Amino acid sequence: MERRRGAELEAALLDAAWDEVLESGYARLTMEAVAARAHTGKQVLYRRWRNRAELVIAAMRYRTGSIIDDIPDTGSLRDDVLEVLQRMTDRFAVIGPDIFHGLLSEAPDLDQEAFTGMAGVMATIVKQAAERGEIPTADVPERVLTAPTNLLRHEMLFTRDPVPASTLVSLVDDVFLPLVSGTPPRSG
Amino acid sequence: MERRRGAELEAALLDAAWDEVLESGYARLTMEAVAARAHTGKQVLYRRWRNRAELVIAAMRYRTGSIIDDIPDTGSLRDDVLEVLQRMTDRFAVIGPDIFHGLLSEAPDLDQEAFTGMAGVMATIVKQAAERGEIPTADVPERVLTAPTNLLRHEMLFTRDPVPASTLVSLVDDVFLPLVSGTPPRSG
DNA sequence: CTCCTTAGAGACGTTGCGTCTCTTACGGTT
DNA sequence: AACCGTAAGAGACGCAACGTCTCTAAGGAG
Repeated sequence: MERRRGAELEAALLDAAWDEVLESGYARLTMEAVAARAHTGKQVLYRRWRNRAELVIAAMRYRTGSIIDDIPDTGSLRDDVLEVLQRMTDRFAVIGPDIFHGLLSEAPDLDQEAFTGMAGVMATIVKQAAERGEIPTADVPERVLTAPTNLLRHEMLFTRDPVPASTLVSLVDDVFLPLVSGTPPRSG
Repeated sequence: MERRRGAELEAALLDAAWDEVLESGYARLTMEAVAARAHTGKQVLYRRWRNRAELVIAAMRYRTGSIIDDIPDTGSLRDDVLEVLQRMTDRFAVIGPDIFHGLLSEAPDLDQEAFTGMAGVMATIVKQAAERGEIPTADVPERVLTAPTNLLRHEMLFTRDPVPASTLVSLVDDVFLPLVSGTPPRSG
């Protein structure tokens, strides 16, 4: 019997975990099934990850990579933001709502990283736009900066259906652009 | 042995369920524990609710009531919105993050109601403000209308700590008011 | 007073967790 | 080339909680 080791084995485990997630969903995923699919024992899993949540998070990272790596620079603020939102949507389409929910309930600090990371991406995009003279200033409140991505994340969590492109457009045109372009009147 | 019936028994069951939720959290709540605390058998629970999620939702409704019943009317748009957000925050403080997460993962359509309900509340508040002449028009995009409550809900879901008052103020002053007061410049 | 619903109690089979144990393949060391 | 330690592959195990089922008897309806 060929016995797998190191990176090869690890990859097989993560592949098995992810396939299992896609097939059964997060809620119905069992460690037994993952082990069986990977043709190995449960101990091999528990030697690497302490529980279901950690395993699935690792599998997700392994399969889908990170969004915050490269920042769009199309020359248009509107298109840049739409691009970011589109990438989030695509990623979510792969992951699916129940996995999202399930992970959040068991591993609350997970998305903290991708969460705060998005603020940085948006800040860069806005800075680029300000340098092009597209908007008056890059000095935008954090709350405004994160509004589109946060609202999209909220949308993905609460509606079961895939988020349509029109929602992304609405987020940008009805909420984000009015807040950063021109000088939105302040109340206080 | 006194045997409880009808509303009295139901109330005892829901009380027991909620106390158990507060004590153990949603994830660690067991039907056995609820039954034991209510001094009854599991069958009495399963006769009324099909599973844990349904039971806890019922208990939550029973204990916390609804937010969308009465709509604030302080005479100031800013105060009205802050009041709504404050009520959401208070409610969440009672419920707690893990219950929120747990319920969402098992009963995804739950909050749909409170969710769409908030849009109506905000619409009324904005209409009141427009009639007072506080803002130019009550014709505000749905997306803008729901932005504050959705962003707050997002905040409650992703940060474990209680939401501070400053966040509510920021949501209103940095995002909502700029969008509804004056004529925010449109891009399309 | 009788009857019918259902409360209260707990046994039961099942599932999946996480731990433990055992054998044995493999890669590094001497 | 022989040896040895680590970890793979496999599965048994005890435990917890699920949801179902069964039984007895309380107490309201007639």
